Amino acid sequence: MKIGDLAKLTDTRVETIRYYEKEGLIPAPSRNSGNYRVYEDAHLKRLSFIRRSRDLGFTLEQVRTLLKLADNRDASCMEVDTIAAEHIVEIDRKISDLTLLRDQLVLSVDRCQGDTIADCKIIEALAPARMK
Amino acid sequence: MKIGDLAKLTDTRVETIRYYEKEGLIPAPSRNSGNYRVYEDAHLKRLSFIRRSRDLGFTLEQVRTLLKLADNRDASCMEVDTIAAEHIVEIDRKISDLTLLRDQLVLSVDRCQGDTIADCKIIEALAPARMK
DNA sequence: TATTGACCCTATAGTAACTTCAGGGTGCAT
DNA sequence: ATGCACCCTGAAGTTACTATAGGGTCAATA
Ligand SMILES: [Zn+2]
Ligand SMILES: [Zn+2]
Ligand SMILES: [Zn+2]
Ligand SMILES: [Zn+2]
Repeated sequence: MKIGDLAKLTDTRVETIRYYEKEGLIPAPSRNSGNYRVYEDAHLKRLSFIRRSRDLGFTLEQVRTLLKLADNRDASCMEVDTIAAEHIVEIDRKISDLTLLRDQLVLSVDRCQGDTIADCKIIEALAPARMK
Repeated sequence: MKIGDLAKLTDTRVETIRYYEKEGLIPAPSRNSGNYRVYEDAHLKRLSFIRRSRDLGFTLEQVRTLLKLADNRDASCMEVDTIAAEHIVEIDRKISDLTLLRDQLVLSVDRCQGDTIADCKIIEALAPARMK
């Protein structure tokens, strides 16, 4: 498998794969005669794991930890469970933050009549309300 | 007003204010004899606008645009309204993305019995499901 | 008066997770 | 032999700041 094939299979950009290699997240694959990277199935599995974790919002640092833990088949999964649980809390906070500011924006958009800047409720919502 | 005062009033770090100045978002203020920045009320207003916009999730580029538009008191606010409306759509998408992955995480955390890595449902949820 | 401490200055580098760019090879088909 | 898709490396750019190094200013205090 060449890097472009792996990229397609995992929906990842070629540059990102090289970046993961440089970061030590994926082992350096062997090379063919033309110095092209040649990947095996294990690389595909590992990259898939990384991408799925990233899609779920884990940081690369967390992915690094998860990969290490995942390699230890007989160990307890307690630490994994903790990381996931904490991450859910984090996501919940993000969602409620976003919901709050969404509501504030909707409020001002609804109040605007499409008049001039001087009367725009959106601009008003951005102006000096915050000085504490 | 010195930079520290402005920082406190707007809940902004001093370094951030200098950064905004370098980025051209805030006009360079005059200096006192000791080369300290001296701010006027107009600076406070402008910085408040910027911070409020950032709090609402607009990018600095959008803030730049909003500032320009806001200066034109007699112009129509149509463009402002459009930017805000688009931003709401963006936030909505972010919220639903986060909700989706939150649900996926909760599902796998719920299914995990705290056993070994080999049987962990969370690890399972991260493994090769994605290869398309 | 000398010194302390809080505050200010500039310039540069670091952060996360990539993406882009410059400048070049490889491999296959026409 | 030449075009084209694909590959290579190394360095710099991206966003919105934050941190660090190395140094001035100023008002109060010992
Ligand atoms: Zn997290
Ligand atoms: Zn309006
Ligand atoms: Zn937006
Ligand atoms: Zn588990």
